[in-house]
Amino acid sequence: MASAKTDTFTQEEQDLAAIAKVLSHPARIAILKILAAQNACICGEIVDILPLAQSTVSQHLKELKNAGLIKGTIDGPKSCYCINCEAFEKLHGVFDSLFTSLKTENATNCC
Amino acid sequence: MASAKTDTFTQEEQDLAAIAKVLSHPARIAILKILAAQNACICGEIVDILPLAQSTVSQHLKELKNAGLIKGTIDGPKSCYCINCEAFEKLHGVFDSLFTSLKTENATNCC
DNA sequence: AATATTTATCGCATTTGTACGATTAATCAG
DNA sequence: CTGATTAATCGTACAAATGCGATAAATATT
Repeated sequence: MASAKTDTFTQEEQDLAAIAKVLSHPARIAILKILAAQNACICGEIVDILPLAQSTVSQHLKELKNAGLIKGTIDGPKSCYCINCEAFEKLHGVFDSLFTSLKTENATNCC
Repeated sequence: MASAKTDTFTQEEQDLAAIAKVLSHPARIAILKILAAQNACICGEIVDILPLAQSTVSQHLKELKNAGLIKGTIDGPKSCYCINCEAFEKLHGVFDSLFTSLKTENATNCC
């Protein structure tokens, strides 16, 4: 075998893909926008807005929280979620450098 | 029914999610990086680098092309792909404004 | 023309994601 | 304490994504 095949993908590639996966569903984008638009945190209000069952919304919230994109606190019988600003500041930088490196125009670009 | 449930998600939410989905696999991130790193376009060379079968790589390339992220031309029996710079310039802006709007710090952020 | 090379596509198996109803657990109101 | 509200979890059904070998189509080489 003289090939240069990698055994796996790099950690950076896996991390980027994992974050993109979290953002790859309209419901999760919508939830993030709702949270960002509200000054205060919301909870079951999201269920009232989105065309999804309560259990499904709860599942999406869990994924967003697991990815660190939102924070959640328990407020009595209710759950309160909000945007994790620090996470998005970091993310912003990560995606910025990804796109910057990808869009570098080469004179030898063949297509 | 007094609820404000939306019937569907907005076009913007769907578009963003669709782009994120294309970026949500390590192999596709890796392919984009390979294409960006090479001055000239490549083709089956990608198969030699990645730990995936030829048919699988071809499938990922197809998705990237369908999404408009890469361009492809036929060069004899070989296929030649390269980054679509204009697409990434546009994407860069889209994600930039998404992250900017999401990370806006609110004083009333509760978590 | 015959053979080799390259890549796209097909068919299939397996895994992962999505959605929902039902249930559970926790808190609140009376 | 009882019943109502809220949200997480469980189980299940279905859809979509992933990966691969086999095959087909196109071009190059001899």
